[in-house]
Amino acid sequence: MDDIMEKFPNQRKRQKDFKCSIGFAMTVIGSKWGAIILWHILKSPHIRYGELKKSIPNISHKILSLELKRLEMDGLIERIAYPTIPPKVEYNLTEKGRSLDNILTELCLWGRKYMV
Amino acid sequence: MDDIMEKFPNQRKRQKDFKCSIGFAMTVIGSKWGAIILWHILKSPHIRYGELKKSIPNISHKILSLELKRLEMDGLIERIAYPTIPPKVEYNLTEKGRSLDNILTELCLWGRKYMV
DNA sequence: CAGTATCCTAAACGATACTG
DNA sequence: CAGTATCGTTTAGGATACTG
Repeated sequence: MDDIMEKFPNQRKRQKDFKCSIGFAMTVIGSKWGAIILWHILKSPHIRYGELKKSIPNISHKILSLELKRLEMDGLIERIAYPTIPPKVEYNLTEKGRSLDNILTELCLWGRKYMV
Repeated sequence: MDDIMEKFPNQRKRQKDFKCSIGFAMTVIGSKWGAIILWHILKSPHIRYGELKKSIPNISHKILSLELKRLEMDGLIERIAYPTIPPKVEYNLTEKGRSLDNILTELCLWGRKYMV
């Protein structure tokens, strides 16, 4: 398997280049779907892949997979796979991921306030 | 002049499409440079274009201009132009922009904590 | 069910030159 | 000084088919 990080070349570069800590933070949660995915896992611990997909309208299969893998590599979520047939996979936030709770909540409130 | 929003086609689509308020919020501050620019203006009110450019390493001329224009259209910053020669332009956060203070500060702290 | 692999588009980003 | 305009590159994102 290719290294997942090769799928996000700029994201990696950005993490190295940014002296600014805000810039760094945005490389982690600032993708189109990143924050939304984290939010859903935060609100529904042990959520399964399929439910996650259903709860996020319009996200594509590929992007959800890639982002989940990236978020796992970034240490924000953990993936629990049960070796059953058919497979069952759950996602949870790690400590590092949960530390974004406040920020995500405020982002949500801010968005709700100013969304047209 | 072209409509500035044509330069950010997806950004606009995203604002309309997203039911999710976090998704909406990210379209506003989730670009590569958006949050950083807001942060610098927040920390240095009345900052001039040139100083802003100098204080953000690696940002290109074009992107800084475009983002400033977009942020102005989004109602987050205000632009004050003095009709002198040579011209002098200052940027400030609006009320709406300042309402992001907490989020930006927390993003900064989070990034500093977890940046390698 | 929970993914990969492949192919593709569009959008963000950037270097550089020019302007009032 | 503070921008535009024009060009080009890179990258994120997506449709679809296939797999253990």
